[in-house]
Amino acid sequence: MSGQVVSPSSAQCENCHARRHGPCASLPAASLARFAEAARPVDYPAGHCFWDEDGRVNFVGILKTGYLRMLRYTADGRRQIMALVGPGDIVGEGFRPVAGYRLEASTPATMCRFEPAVFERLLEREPELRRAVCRDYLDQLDGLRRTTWSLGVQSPRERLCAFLSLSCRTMPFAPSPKGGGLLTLELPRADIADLLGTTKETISRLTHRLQSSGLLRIRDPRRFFIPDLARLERAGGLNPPQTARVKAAQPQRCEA
Amino acid sequence: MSGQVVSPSSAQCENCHARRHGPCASLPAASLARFAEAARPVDYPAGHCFWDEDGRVNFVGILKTGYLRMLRYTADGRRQIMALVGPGDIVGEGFRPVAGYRLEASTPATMCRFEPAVFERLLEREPELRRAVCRDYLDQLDGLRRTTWSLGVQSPRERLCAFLSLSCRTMPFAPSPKGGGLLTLELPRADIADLLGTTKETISRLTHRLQSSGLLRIRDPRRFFIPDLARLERAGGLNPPQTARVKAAQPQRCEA
DNA sequence: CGTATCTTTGACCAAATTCAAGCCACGTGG
DNA sequence: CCACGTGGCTTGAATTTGGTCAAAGATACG
Repeated sequence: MSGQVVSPSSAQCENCHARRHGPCASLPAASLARFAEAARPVDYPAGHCFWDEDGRVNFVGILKTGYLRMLRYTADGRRQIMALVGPGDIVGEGFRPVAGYRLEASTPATMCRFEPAVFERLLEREPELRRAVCRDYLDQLDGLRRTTWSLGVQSPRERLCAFLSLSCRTMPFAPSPKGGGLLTLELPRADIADLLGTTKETISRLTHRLQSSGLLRIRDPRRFFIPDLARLERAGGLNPPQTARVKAAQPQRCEA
Repeated sequence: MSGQVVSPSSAQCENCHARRHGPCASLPAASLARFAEAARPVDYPAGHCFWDEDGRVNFVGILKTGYLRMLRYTADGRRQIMALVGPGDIVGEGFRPVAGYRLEASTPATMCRFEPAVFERLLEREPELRRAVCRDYLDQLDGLRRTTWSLGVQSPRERLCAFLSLSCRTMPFAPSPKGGGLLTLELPRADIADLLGTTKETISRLTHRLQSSGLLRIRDPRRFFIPDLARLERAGGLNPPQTARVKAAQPQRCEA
């Protein structure tokens, strides 16, 4: 097995990135201590493959740092990243074999890793953990619905704006005193492209076009200064303004 | 409230479409009886809206017949159908408010409907039902991952082929004695288009092109004869052949 | 028989992909 | 220290695809 054990110690949870959301954020202190006790921290290099299309998953983990990509290839080698996994997220489908996708490290990553039997035992004892796992499913559903919608109806430009806006919440973002902030994109262009269902050339052209329309300033290839986050969100079709919808058959009033 | 009550009676589960999968398929007989007892069958017309983007869901149900669309609009009225709900599927997010999408009847539909309190009580008492609900989440995840992938990397032609192949399992399909079968698509063209992230014009052109390449024969706008299902699946990028992938950085071997 | 709805077809256009080449930062080794 | 190769990003030109718009068939329904 690749990926080397860093330290078998217990709770260095204090300033772990994973504390910001997910199980590590919602577990009460005592549970968290027991949880950390069972965790084995492990390092992985960028590009590390956790499992492939027909792989069995033999562990559960909480990602501490870095980003993983959940992806799938077509027969002729095109690939689509279906979701990113970030710090605090649960890794491992939990309780059934993985269906048709692979999981790889997009950046160097570190993870608190659990043997499946251990994790299952924890699940039985910690109701709060059970709830966190269930919430995780629902969060994944929400995320995938958003992605599906985005890929289906949005232009690459809108998708990129939406992605960047959301990244300001999930990736390193240093707010600047006079509004806006500096976003550090940890993913390579190719991954952004495959996540947004387009090509790296288009991503490159689009970022430069966004720069000329003043939506961002390119500091260097992986750092963008965002002067006005709300404007970027609007360009990404998020926070839809309260204006009525038009076109096609007007959607009916709902029953509720 | 629109949607009229049909009959307050209990178990007419015998030849209900919903028995084929989902909770109604997996519940043991005794549980199913109690389940049916609590259900209130209701009819809905095509186009009925169950909830909109910021709606609270005040019921849970099992769809008996028909198809529902889970969709979301952009500010300027383009819409994307993120998933279809078919017979046997659970309707209603269950335990938290719905986030940013609406649910409408794509065709006339009938549903076994439960008051949320009643359903919750059943959940406590029937472990099998709990498991079914959890399985439902994971099935939805799998479905959305497939859709995401499809929208991201496949051409409209591939998406249509994949959709048609899958429809042969989920929609009325009369197998013919000498292979193949007759598929009845219950959705209007516009819904197919919005599900596949394209336009009804493209769907129309594609079906006719698929006809000339012999992948299907158009009986009438909503009935296609599929002479060779396996070939259609291949055209849809499903059942990927075991050929190696090419192009770009070869994916690495996984750790398992 | 006329209207409304859904589907099909055609012509045109804009946008994004592809292919190809250039640029830049980085690390290696002479 | 500099030449060289590599990988990631950018830029340009040609091509193709699929969307838009407009109009014509079809079908169901009153």
